[in-house]
Amino acid sequence: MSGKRNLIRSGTTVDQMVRAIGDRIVTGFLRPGEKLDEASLAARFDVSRTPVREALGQLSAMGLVERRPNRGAIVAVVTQEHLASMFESMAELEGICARFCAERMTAGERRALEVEHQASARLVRLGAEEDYEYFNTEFHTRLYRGAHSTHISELTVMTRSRLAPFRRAQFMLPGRLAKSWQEHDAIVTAIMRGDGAAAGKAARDHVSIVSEASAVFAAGDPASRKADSIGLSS
Amino acid sequence: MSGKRNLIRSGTTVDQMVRAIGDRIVTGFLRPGEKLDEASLAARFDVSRTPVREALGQLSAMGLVERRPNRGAIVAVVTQEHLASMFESMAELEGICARFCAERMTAGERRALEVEHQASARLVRLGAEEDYEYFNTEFHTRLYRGAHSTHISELTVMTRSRLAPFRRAQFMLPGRLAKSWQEHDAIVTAIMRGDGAAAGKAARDHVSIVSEASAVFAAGDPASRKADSIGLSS
DNA sequence: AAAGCAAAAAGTGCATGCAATTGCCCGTCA
DNA sequence: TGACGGGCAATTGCATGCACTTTTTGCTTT
Repeated sequence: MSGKRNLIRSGTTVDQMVRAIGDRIVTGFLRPGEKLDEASLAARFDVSRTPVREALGQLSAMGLVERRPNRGAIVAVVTQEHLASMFESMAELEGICARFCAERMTAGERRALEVEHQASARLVRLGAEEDYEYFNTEFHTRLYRGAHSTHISELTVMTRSRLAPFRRAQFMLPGRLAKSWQEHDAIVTAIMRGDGAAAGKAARDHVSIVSEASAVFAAGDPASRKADSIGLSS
Repeated sequence: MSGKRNLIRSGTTVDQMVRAIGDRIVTGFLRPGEKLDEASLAARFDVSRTPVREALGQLSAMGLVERRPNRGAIVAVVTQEHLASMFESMAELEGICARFCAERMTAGERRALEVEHQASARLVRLGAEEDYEYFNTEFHTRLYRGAHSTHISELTVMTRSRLAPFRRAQFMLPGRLAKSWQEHDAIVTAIMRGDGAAAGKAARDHVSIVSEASAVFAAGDPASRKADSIGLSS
């Protein structure tokens, strides 16, 4: 082939492709419904079609892309109904994580959670959306890990990535930052008290609110919006 | 290549391979830790290595197999800790499904559940383990579907398959059939009453008991038990 | 002008081949 | 005897090629 790949190879080529394509989906660069052409992707990342195919297969197993036999792959497009079901699941999963956190987090984990959470108040005052978004991810990851249940964490993280494309605009709603912080506060407080039930409920409510915000967004931005192929082509 | 595949092709070859290999793992024909050699599998199913590789990739994404770069794939071997975590998740997931069932099942679904459940009492009296096992699967599937939440169903089904290899011997314990039926009865009764909380608890308890039985089994049958390669070789 | 059809173009699915990596065997040396 | 290492066999990882399916295009027919 033409040029060798001299990128930093973290894992195998396939793994890189899974991450590369997965990222573009999760970050919204590739939009639901968009066609994923094997040859274009292969050219775009300078590999042959084989690893691209394998990556698409794995992403399909993860639910991020949809494969239609002999008809190519597209970024998974979910119905409103399925979307609602995913948010619902997410609420339950986060609820479970929060409950487990309240019951199981070590003293160190509790302290770290609290400290980070308090520190983030500053970001809210500053209205630093970008930074808050980063913190927000950290916060939730902390909850998943704090549950001390690898499988629940896996399920939650997976569901979270599948929802990511639809959750993009949530922080663009006015006052969302402060609201989010307060919801986090309720979760943290309950966890610090060791009150599993309350922590669970707070986490479920938190997701539900995000869900509603996203539903509005998703409704106004139907996936049917045809985006063109993945760049490069030009 | 030598002979063409004249099996009934449900989907693509890769899909078949995923099912074929996945089944063998789930049913325990391939045991945790067992090596999955690409060439052997390809020969065994009379396909080239490519679809086998893709299938292994997808199974890996599903968590059923473990892939070590350049070092082949093995049937996923889980630590006792991870196993416990999966059963714990399973209990929570089934609990959620049962709760949703209590709240959302249609009249028809409730009736069907009840009828089937009552019919299965006969299998218990007869001690028909095989048939009861089949019914048992049906019963749980009914719960997953009755939750009317596609995503929760997906997560639950997926977790269930990952646990399947470790749950096989549960019905060999004496008196297990009757016990299982009673547990099912508690779930059904709560669902019929529309009592979500009770249904959830009953389902969680049901899984927990299975979990304990399986843990005993798994402990006495460590995954380290080396099984030889997948037949064919002879 | 619209509908139908045929042939070409595009794109997917799988097989095969070759390079690269790993594991193993055996000889060498301390 | 045991540790080290060089070469060989086995196996994985990826690229390429060809067959087959779907889609598109452009012609024909009414």
